[in-house]
Amino acid sequence: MSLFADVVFPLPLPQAFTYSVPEQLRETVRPGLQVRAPLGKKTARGFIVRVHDQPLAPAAIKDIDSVLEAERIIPADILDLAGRLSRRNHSSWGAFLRSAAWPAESESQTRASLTEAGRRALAGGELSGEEGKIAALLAVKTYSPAHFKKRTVAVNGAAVLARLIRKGLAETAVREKTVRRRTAAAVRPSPVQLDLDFSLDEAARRAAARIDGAIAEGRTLSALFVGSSARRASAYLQCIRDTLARGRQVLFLYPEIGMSKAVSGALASGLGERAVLLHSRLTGRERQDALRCVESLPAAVIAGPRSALFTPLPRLGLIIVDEESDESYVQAENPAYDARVGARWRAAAARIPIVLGSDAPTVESYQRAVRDGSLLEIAGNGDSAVAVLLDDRRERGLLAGPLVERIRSSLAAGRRIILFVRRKGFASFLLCPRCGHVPRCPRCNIALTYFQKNRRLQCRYCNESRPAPGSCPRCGGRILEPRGAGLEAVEEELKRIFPGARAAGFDSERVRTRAEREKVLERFAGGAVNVLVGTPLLAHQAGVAPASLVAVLNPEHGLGFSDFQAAQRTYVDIRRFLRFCDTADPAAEAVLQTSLPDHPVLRAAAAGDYAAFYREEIEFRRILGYPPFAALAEIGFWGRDAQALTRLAADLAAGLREAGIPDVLGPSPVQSRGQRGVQIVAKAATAETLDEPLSRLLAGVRVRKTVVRFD
DNA sequence: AGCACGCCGACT
DNA sequence: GTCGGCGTGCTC
Repeated sequence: MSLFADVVFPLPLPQAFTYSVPEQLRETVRPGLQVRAPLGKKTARGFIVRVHDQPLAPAAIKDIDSVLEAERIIPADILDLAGRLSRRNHSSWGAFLRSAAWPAESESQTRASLTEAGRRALAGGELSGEEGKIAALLAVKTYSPAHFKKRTVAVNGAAVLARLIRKGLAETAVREKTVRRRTAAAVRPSPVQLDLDFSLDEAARRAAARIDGAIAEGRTLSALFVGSSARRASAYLQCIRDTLARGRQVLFLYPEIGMSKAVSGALASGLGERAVLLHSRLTGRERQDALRCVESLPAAVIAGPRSALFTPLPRLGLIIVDEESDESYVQAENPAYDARVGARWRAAAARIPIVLGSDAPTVESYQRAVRDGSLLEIAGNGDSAVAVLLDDRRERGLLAGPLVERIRSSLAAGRRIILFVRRKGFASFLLCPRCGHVPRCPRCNIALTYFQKNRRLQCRYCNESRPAPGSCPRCGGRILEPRGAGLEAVEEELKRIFPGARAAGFDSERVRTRAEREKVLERFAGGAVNVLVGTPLLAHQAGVAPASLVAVLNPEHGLGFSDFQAAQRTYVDIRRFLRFCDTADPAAEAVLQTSLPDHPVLRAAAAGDYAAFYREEIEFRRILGYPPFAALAEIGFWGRDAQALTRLAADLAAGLREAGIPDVLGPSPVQSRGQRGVQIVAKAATAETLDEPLSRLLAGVRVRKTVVRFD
C-alpha cells in the first residue's frame, strides 16, 4: 500500500499539500517531521502534519524530497496548538511551526548588492531620485530583493532595483547560510550572579501556593495576578522556583522583544543558570544553542516574547504571561494570532496552570478570573501613583497653569520630571484656514506631520519628508496653520517658560538607535537632563529613572474612536504612563491634563481604581454584546482596487448574515500604516458559530487579508 | 512567498 | 511592431 503525507509550509498558504512517501522514507515519516518537498518550481521546507493512505489530492502527487532534522520532531501538542491557532485566525499553519522548529542546517537567501560600478556611480553623484535612494541603502548592506517591494522603501523599489541590475550597477547573489552544528558539550549557559534577596508578602505567598497546588494535582488553572510589577515579579519568582523544584519547566512570556535584556537580567539574578531566552532575533546558531540548553537542563524557565509560545517543552509545568493587557501579544498578520489565547490553550491541553499578570488587566481576563474564582490580588497600598486631573479647556497655552506651577516647584527642588505627549513633531498637521486644505502624503493619504525645527513635512508611516510649503498649494492662501500640538511644540513652550530647564525630547526622530536611547536615559538618571518630554515610545522603555512629577497631556486621545476597546486602551495606557511616577517619594505628583476631566475612564485611571473602571466597562460590553460576552472578528481586505475590495467584503458580510450571524458591520474603509483597505466587523454569541462560517467564506478569498479575533 | 502567465503603455 | 511593466492565479 502506498503511503501519503500532508505537508504545511511556512508560507502564507492556507492549505496542506499531499505528497507520496518514497519507499526509503516509509519508516521515518511521522507528523511533526521537517521535510523538503517540491512546491512549484522549487523545493521548500515544510512540516508533515498527517500521514495516511488516502490520496485525496486533486493534482498529480509528487514525492517528498528529503527529511531535515530527523531527530527533532515537533511534538504533537505543538502541532495541535499551531493548527488550532491557524484555524481560529484563518492563517497559515506552517508559519506557526517555524517558531517551533530547529533552525534548518542551511538556508539559502538571495541578496542584492552594489557592484563596483554601482559604488563608483553612487560616489560620483551620478544616481538621483529613487535609484540614488536604493543604491545608498545597498551601499551600507545587502538586502533581499523582496525588501524593495515594500511601499515604505520606495514607490516601486522592485522596478528600480531591476533597472540598477540591468545597468550593471547592482547584482543579486544566492548566499547559502549554513548553521554549523556544535556538540552539546560546547553549550553552557552563561554564569550569573545569584541575587537571593527577594521578599514575599502574605498575598503573594498565598497566590504562589495556589499555583503550586494546581501543578501538584495536575490540573489546569487560569489565574490572574493583579499587582505592581515589583510585587508580580516576586510572586512569579516564587512560582517559578516551586515549579523548578518539581523538575518542571516554566514558559515565561513578556510582551516585547525590546524587554528581553531587562527580563533576562531579572530572571538570571533570581534563578541563575536556569533561565534561557528565546526570541526571533536570535541567529540560527544562537537559537540552536538556546534550544540545546533547554534540552540539557532538567528544569528551566524559558522566556521570550509571543513567538516563544511554540517552543517544544516536554516537562512544561507552568506558563506565565506578564503584562497581559499589552496589545503586543496580538500579531495581526503572517500569521495572525493572539499569544494569550494560545497560552491558555496550551496550558489547558497540558493540564497545567497559567498565570496572567498585570496591574491594569483586560476586562476579558478579569471577568474570567472573577467567574472562575482565580483572581489573585497581590497589590498593596501605595503601590501605584494617584494622578490629579487638570481641566485644560480654559487654558490658552499648551501647558495648563497648575501644571506649570508644579513644574516650577519640581525644577526648584531639583527633581526629575517626565511629560508624555502623544504626537511627535511640532504639529500633527498643517491647515489652510481659507480653503481647509491639509497637506497629505501622496503615497499613504494621511496628514503630514509638521516639524518646525527644519520646516519640513513628514509622513509618519513611510517617513517621506518634504519642505513645508510657504503658502497653500491649493488656493494660494498666505499661511498654513499648525494644528494638533506635538512634542516639539510642548518642548518649545517649556523652554520658553523655563529657560533654565534641561529638557530632552524622546521620540523616534530624536533617539533612533539603542545607544542614543540609553544615553538620554542615563543623562536623565544622572541629572544632566531634568525634564524628559516623550511620546508613548518612552513608555515602552526599560530602565527609565522614576520621576517626581509625571504629566500626561491629552490622555483622552483614544476615547473618540469607535472601537470597543477604546476605553480599555486608554485606561491601560494611562496606568503605563503613571508607572514612571516615583512612589517611593512622598512628594511625587502625577497629572493628567485633559479636556474631559469628568470622564469616568479618566477618573478611574487617575485614581488607579481598576474596580471602578471594570464595573463601567464590563457593563458597556454586556449591554452592547461585545467580548467577553460575544465572539468578535475584525476582517480586513487590503489592496489597491477599493471597489473590488468593497465588493469582496460585501459578499462576505452577506454570507455571514446568511449563515445566521446577525451583527455584521461594514464594509467600511480603513487605513492602517498607510495602507488602504476595507473592513467588516462580525459579532456572534459563541466562537464556534462565528469561526465555522468565517473559515468557509474566507477560503476562496485571494486578496491580502487580516483577521483579528476577540472573545 | 516565489514564479509563470497575460494584458496595456513607451520605445529601439 | 516588441519590450517589459505589474495584476492574477497556482503551487500536492
